[in-house]
Amino acid sequence: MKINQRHEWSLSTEQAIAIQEQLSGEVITDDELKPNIEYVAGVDMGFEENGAVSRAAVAVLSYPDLQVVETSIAYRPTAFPYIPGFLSFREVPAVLDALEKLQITPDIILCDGQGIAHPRRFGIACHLGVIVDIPTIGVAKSLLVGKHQPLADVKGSWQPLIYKKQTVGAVVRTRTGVKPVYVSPGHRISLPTAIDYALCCTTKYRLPETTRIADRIASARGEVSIVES
DNA sequence: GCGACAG
DNA sequence: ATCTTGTCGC
Repeated sequence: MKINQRHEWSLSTEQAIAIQEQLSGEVITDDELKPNIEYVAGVDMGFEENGAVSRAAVAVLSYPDLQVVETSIAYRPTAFPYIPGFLSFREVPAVLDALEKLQITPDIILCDGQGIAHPRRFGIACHLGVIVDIPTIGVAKSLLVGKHQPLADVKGSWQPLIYKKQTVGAVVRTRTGVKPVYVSPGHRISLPTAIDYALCCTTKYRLPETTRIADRIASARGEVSIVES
């Protein structure tokens, strides 16, 4: 797919904040999805050479049957450190490289990290979504900001995630008895719909299949194929 | 000033 | 994220 860059990536944190504040004004948290969703994608990031090289893997699955239809991997020098609140500046460049290689344009992208559940309402899912102009959902494994009420242990239960008196996402139990995930709108999607897709893309494990498949193909890079068991 | 802090 | 085996528990 074709990607239109919106800004430079070699930035100071001050410049990064300015970009977050500017682009956050473009985030849409209403449903602006295609009438019928055919493809959902997941991204996985990894680092090599002691963090000097970033690796992004994308998996595109059919929806709702969740079968892998395309994958891609991209590598590039890591140009930004990991700083809570600025994850997108470290990971998005390589993700864009991987997305650019795709033949299929995903209808929704599930990201590893927060959407609007962010100090400036502009987590990695928002940043990626605004740049590629595709609906995105943030599905994080841990909390960045916000508080919530106790969550029931049953799969499918959720509680709103509140930050500064506002609902910025939800804590969602994707598997009974397992640690919950944090779901928030990235771009062009509402919270209820984001929760819905996050759950529909999650079958047997805590994380969405999209993310898990991307992780699987990334780890299998350059290795001799092994018979599954 | 003192903690908290996605991956 | 990454370094890493076996082990505790449902």
